[in-house]
Amino acid sequence: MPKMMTATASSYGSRSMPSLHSTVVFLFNDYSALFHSQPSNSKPNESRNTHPKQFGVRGPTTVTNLEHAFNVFDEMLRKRHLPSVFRFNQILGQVAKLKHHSAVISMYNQMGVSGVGPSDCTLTIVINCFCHLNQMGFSFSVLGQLFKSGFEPSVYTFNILINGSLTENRVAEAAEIFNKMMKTGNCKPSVVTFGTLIKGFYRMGNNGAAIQLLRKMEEGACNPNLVICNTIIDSLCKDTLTVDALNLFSEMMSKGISPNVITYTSLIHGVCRLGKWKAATRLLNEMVSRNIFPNVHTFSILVDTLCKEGMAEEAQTVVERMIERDIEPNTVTYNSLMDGYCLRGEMDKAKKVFELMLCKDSMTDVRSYTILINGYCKRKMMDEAMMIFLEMSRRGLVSDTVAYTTLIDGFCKLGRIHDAQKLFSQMQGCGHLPNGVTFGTLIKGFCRMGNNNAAIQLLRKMEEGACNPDLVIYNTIIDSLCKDTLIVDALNLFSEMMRNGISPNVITYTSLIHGVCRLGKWKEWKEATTLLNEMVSRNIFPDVQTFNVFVDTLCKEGGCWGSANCGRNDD
DNA sequence: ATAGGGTTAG
Repeated sequence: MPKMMTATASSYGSRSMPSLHSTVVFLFNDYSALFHSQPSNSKPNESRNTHPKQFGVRGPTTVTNLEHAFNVFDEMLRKRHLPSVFRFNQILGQVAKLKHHSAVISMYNQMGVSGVGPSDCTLTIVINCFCHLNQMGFSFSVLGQLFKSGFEPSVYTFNILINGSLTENRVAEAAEIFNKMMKTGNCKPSVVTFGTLIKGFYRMGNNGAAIQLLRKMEEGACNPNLVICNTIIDSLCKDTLTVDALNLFSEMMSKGISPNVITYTSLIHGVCRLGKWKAATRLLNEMVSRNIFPNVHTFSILVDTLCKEGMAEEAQTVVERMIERDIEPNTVTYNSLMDGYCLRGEMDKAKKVFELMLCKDSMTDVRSYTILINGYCKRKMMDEAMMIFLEMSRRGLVSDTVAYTTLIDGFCKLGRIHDAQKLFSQMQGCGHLPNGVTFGTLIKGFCRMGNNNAAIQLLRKMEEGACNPDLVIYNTIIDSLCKDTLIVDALNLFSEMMRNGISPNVITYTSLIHGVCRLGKWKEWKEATTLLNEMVSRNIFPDVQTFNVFVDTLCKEGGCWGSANCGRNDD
């Protein structure tokens, strides 16, 4: 291991959850002066409006929401002398920033009808919106229009297209654009281009390509900056390659790139995911000693970590300290806290947090409702869960696939498969496509009822749609078939799964081993050990549950270990 | 161009 510039990598290994909590609290006590010295949020729009205005040219209209934007837009179209395209671009750009991408498209279409010719900037905004709507086909046809109108795409345009292509796994197209940029002289890839490619590679799970690109940058193609490093560090952390992330962190500092709050927040999240509380504590202390202050993102991660460890009460004290120090907890922070109470089954406390959020204006979102619904479902309180579900639409929030799936799971676990099916069709009626998890949940519901045929029917229905069954789905059905001692069917599905390019994991093999062991004959016992050898040869290693199956079987069979009976008797 | 929260399997 290369020598570390910081203490972080050496402290990587110890666990002490309560100490993480006390450090967080300690930070508030000892560094309160530092927290107060943080600059308050500047308001660029206000300052812009105070600038002297040129005669006859109004400053850009700032739109606050979609309704406002449409009002301004319609008013512009009604004018006898249509405003210039630049004023339209300002509105479209802001609506795009508010993430109302389809609204931008419809505005663009209206501009066409009213005879407002688009500029290159208009077309780039539209391309970006189609990318966000996962409609790259349209993005590319707008690009064609841009060429036809005699415009040149800018680095922005190319970066947007690369990002969109990678999001849709259209790697070849992204590579083509990148190569075109490398060749043509006037539009060289920028550091943003590299950042986009690196992020795309990580999202596709291609860490090697991302690191390669970083090295290429270092060779002189383009200097990596803090954002590039943050992107890679965060991706490594999400991949639980936290040691690599910490090494890159040291490397980056030795090259004179100073970390910021995003760097530390990613690293803290990374070590927290692995339960390395002591490393998290060190990082927190280290960042503050460098005058880098934890913000609402950082604290939200700490709140979430405490909650996931069952320390919701302690998380609540962190939230209280945040408020005291003017770091306003937001929807994400409260959602984490609420989930923490739900996890402990303390629904009254969870509901209290929820009501607190309702008091503060528009603080709840679909996730808040889903968390509470999930809490009630896990406690088998379906009436309460349904009440929250209905209240969500009363408040004008549209429940999404996850919310529906959560309720479906609740009903399935209580054996109320008809209620689950009703929701399953209802969600589709509302235009929410079931995803893999939804199918998996309902499939598990049928399996639980012993209805393997219905489960397999749903599997086929998934395949007909664009929704490919994943490992979880196959594992669910394989396990269910094994429980019904339908080993041949289970093994057939197992081969089918591998033909579809999905590799088994320890759960798949444990289900199959359990299945053959249940038959309880010597021949099957041999088959079980064959499966065990097979999984190990694939580098899949048995865990506690796998061994439990073997131990259980040996104990029931007696004899296999001679006179020893593992201290357990069935009779 | 970079960081935080909700649903499925032995």
